[in-house]
Amino acid sequence: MGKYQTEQRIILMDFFEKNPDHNFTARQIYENIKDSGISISAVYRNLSDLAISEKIQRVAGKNSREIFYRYTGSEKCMGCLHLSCIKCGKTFHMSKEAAEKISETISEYSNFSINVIKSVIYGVCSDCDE
Amino acid sequence: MGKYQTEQRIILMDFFEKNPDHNFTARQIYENIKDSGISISAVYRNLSDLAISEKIQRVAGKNSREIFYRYTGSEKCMGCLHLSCIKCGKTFHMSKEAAEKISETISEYSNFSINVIKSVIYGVCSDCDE
DNA sequence: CTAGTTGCAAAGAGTTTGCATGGCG
DNA sequence: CGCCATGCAAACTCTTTGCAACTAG
Repeated sequence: MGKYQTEQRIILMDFFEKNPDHNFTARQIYENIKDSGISISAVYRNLSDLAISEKIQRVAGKNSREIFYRYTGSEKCMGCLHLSCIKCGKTFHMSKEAAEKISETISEYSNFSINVIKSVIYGVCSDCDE
Repeated sequence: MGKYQTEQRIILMDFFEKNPDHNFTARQIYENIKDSGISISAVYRNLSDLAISEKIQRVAGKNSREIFYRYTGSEKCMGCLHLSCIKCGKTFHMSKEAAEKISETISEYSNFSINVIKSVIYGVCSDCDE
C-alpha cells in the first residue's frame, strides 16, 4: 500500500501532518486540498490505504452518514492516549506515563491489552465543564 | 422522541435487550427482526432516535461504509467501561470499580472527566493474544 | 519499461424523506 | 379523535469501481 510517492499522496500527508488528531470527513479533506490538485477518488483510495495501515482511524459521527478520519500516525501521538471532548470536539493528549498507568489498571482487572492508538476516551474537558 | 409505544419499537428494543454490547449494522438488525414485522425505514428512524438519546452508540467499522450500532442502554452496562477486542470483536465489561480507578487516573493527569458509556477501549483480549 | 496510481464518469450501497395509511393513547 | 409512527418507493449522498491515460522508480 503506497509503493509510489505520488504528488497526490504528498499533498494528503502534508494536510494530515498539519492537522493531526482532528476529525475530518472525506469531503472536508477533499475541499481543503483539491486546489493543490487531487481528485476525490484519489482521496478515498488513499484514505482506505491509510486506514488499513492504521495511520488514520475512522470515527462514526452523530449523524449516521458521517464518518470522520483522524490522523494518528504522527510522531507526537505515539504512545499517548487521546481524550476527546464531547462538547467542544477538541482532542487532548495524555502523557505516555498516564497511558501506561491506565494500561496497568486495565490488565490488573482483566486480561486485556489496550491498543493506545485505536482507543479514544470520550468525556468533557475542563473548559466545557461548568 | 418515542412518544408512542408501537409494536415496531418494542420489537427493536427486545432485540437490543437480548443483544447488548454487540455491534450490528442497520441491515443486520433489520434482517434479524424483519419477520416480526418492521420496515427498514422504521429501523433507521428508531436507530436515529436511540442514538440521540444515547441508548445506542455508533461505531465506525473497518470498511468506510460500515457503521455499527451498539446498545449500551441496558442496566448491566451502567457505570462500567467497555473493552472491545480488535481481533475477535467481542466486548468485555470492566467492573465499576475498575472504571472508577481509570477515571481517577485520568483526572490525576489532566482535567478531563470521562464519559464511561461513550468510551470504548480497543485492544486484544487474552484469548486472541498469543 | 513496468507496475502502480490517477481522473473521470458511471455504478453501487446505505440512508433519508414525502406522503398516504394506520395505530397509540 | 388527533397526533405520531409506519411502509413504500423515490430521492440523495457518499463511496467504490472500470478503464484509459499518466507517472514514479
